Order: sequence, then C-alpha cells, then structure tokens
Amino acid sequence: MNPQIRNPMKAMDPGTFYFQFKNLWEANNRNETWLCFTVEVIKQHSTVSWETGVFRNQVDLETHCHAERCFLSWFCEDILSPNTDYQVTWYTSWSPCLDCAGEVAKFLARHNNVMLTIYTARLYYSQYPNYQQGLRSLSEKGVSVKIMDYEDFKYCWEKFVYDDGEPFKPWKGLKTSFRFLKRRLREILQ
DNA sequence: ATTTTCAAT
Repeated sequence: MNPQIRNPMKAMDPGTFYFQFKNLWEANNRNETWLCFTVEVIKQHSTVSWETGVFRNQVDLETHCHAERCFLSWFCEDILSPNTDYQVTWYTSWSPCLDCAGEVAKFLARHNNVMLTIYTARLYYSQYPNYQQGLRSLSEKGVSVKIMDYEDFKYCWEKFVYDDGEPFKPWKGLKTSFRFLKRRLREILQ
C-alpha cells in the first residue's frame, strides 16, 4: 500500500464555500466533503506553531479517499511527532462516515498527544444507526463533536476562503438549521 | 423538517 500524500490547499473559492457548507435541510447534490483544519502545536500551555489548510475528498480512478483520511495521511507524514501535543480542529461540510469515524477513533487511541475538535455543517446519513454509532464512538474517544454555528461559518469564511475582503453573508435559515442539527446531534450523542 | 448524502443507475 502506498497512499498518495497530498498537500492541503490554502483556501477555497467563495462559491465552493457557500455551496458546500450550506447547512440547509434541502442541501442536495453535495457530493463532496470539504475539510478545513487548524493544527496547533502546544508546548506547556502555549501555542508555538499553527498550521491551517483545506482538504477535500479525492475521487481519482484508483483512489477513493475521504477528506478525513486525506488529512490523517498528511498529518502523519508531515506533521506528527511523538513528544509534541497537538490541538487539531476540523470544520467539515459533512460529518464523518462510519469508516472514517472508526479510523479517526483508532488513530486517536494510538496518539494520546492529539486532541481533536470537529465542527460540522451537516450530519452525514444521520438517520442510520451505524452512522450515529460512528459519531458516538468519536465522542467516547474524547473528540468534541459540534454543529457549525454562525460564528464558525464566519470564521471559516475569513480563514479558509479567498474572500477578496468581502464579508461573510449568511444564508436564510442558517440559524434555524443550526438549532435543528444541534438538537439532532445531542439526541445521537446521549 | 428527517434529505440521497465523501456518486454513478
């Protein structure tokens, strides 16, 4: 096995962000997952370095790599060192699938020096019990799983979008959808 | 409110 390590992108186009991260119930045709990340290296309670970037799932002929695995392979290859503590934060358009949740849980179990927080715009296949179980297993491994709120979308816009100085324009229904998804996630995790 | 959704019927 020789997984291709790809470097993250620096940012994405505004149209991609607005389409892929829209948290509405009617958000059809989001056949991709985008993952924005920050990696903080923590040394004695102070941050000493800071990496950011954007991954999306890869759909080459021979590789079918979900965004989370793209991140993990890059992180393990280019960043991770054993005696350093990391705070990793993801902002994903879809929440992790069952397999990725398992991979991530396994990864974290082997690397106690990595803390992970996941903010997700939408919940992926959340009506299926095994996908719900995936999210629970992450939560039980200490991952903080949250739904993206207005402030998180705005943060992503400012940090991960080629915004040309334009302010973030929230879509109609953002807050309502957030509240719905938040309640749904709470039901899943409890 | 409970979608076809890291594509391909």
